[in-house]
Amino acid sequence: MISMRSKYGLKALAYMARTKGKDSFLIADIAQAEGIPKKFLEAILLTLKNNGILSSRKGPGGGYSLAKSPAALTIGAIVRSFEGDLAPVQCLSETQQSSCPECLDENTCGIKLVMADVASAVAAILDNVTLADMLQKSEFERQKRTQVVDFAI
Amino acid sequence: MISMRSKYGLKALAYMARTKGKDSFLIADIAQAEGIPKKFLEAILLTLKNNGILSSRKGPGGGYSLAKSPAALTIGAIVRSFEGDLAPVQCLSETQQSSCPECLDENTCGIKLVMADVASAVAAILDNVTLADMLQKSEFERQKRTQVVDFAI
DNA sequence: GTAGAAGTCTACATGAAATATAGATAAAAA
DNA sequence: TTTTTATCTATATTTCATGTAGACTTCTAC
Repeated sequence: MISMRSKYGLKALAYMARTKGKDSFLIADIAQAEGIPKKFLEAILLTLKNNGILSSRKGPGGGYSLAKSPAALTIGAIVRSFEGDLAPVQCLSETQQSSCPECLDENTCGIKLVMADVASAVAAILDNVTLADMLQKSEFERQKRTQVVDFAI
Repeated sequence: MISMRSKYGLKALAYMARTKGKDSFLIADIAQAEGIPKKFLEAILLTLKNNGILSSRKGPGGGYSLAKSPAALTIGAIVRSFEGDLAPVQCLSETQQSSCPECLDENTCGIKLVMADVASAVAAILDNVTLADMLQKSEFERQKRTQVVDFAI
């Protein structure tokens, strides 16, 4: 299960990417629009900034902006900002060279061998889907549903 | 990240499957062999029994046995016993019809659409790898490493 | 039929992590 | 220099994973 942080982060970014005609956003506005606790969102946006996904300006007229275009932001990079890793077990961490504390022989650990396949499958998906792709999927789904309703009426 | 429960469960099952010439195992022996806290392992094996993966007999000469052959036990079924689900978000649960508490419009939620792909990729792997496969991967790796050492000497 | 071996159940302890909240501080613009 | 906005530090709360203790039940062998 991914954390609320990741979900809130994705929601905030999706909101920013989808709102045309604005490039700077106030924490309070995003929080309100997406139903995210404001103080919690503060910390989340800060994390995204520290990971190079958002940029910010203080003072009047300031706020947060996307550091790159939605088509250049992968879901993998966003989720990693919060989860630290996509690895299903510690010994497969992408960022630290660490082994699972309980493992007796990491070299031949069957769990690790199986989970390595899972890890690369997950990474292959999340690193090849961008924020723009996610919005497009969502929009496509919305269109499909509106049409169904139209026909029904 | 998968839980310690899942890892300990997999380790215990792997131990039972790999130990030839025995079909009934004492909790204490498994705990000792795999370095798992005994009382914790009790609860874990009980979960596996309740999920039809192990069977047990009480009394002298009793113990736990695999309910099916290792080739008939998928890693997916084992992990699900502990995690309840393989879903990366609540709204994709395989077992409950539930939505994510924070979701404003689940029908067009981009996160859900992307994570659905992740969920099926993970399930495709774990439901097609058996306990026997896992042992075989492990053994193959062990052989490979022993050979390397032999050559080095 | 009873003694002891083994699994089963209930309850709780503990610690860490996720999820927030409060309030002070710093920077920028007008 | 006042207002607006992000940023930082600290802390509260809750939940969950991990693990322990001890009583209880069931079974087998003798």
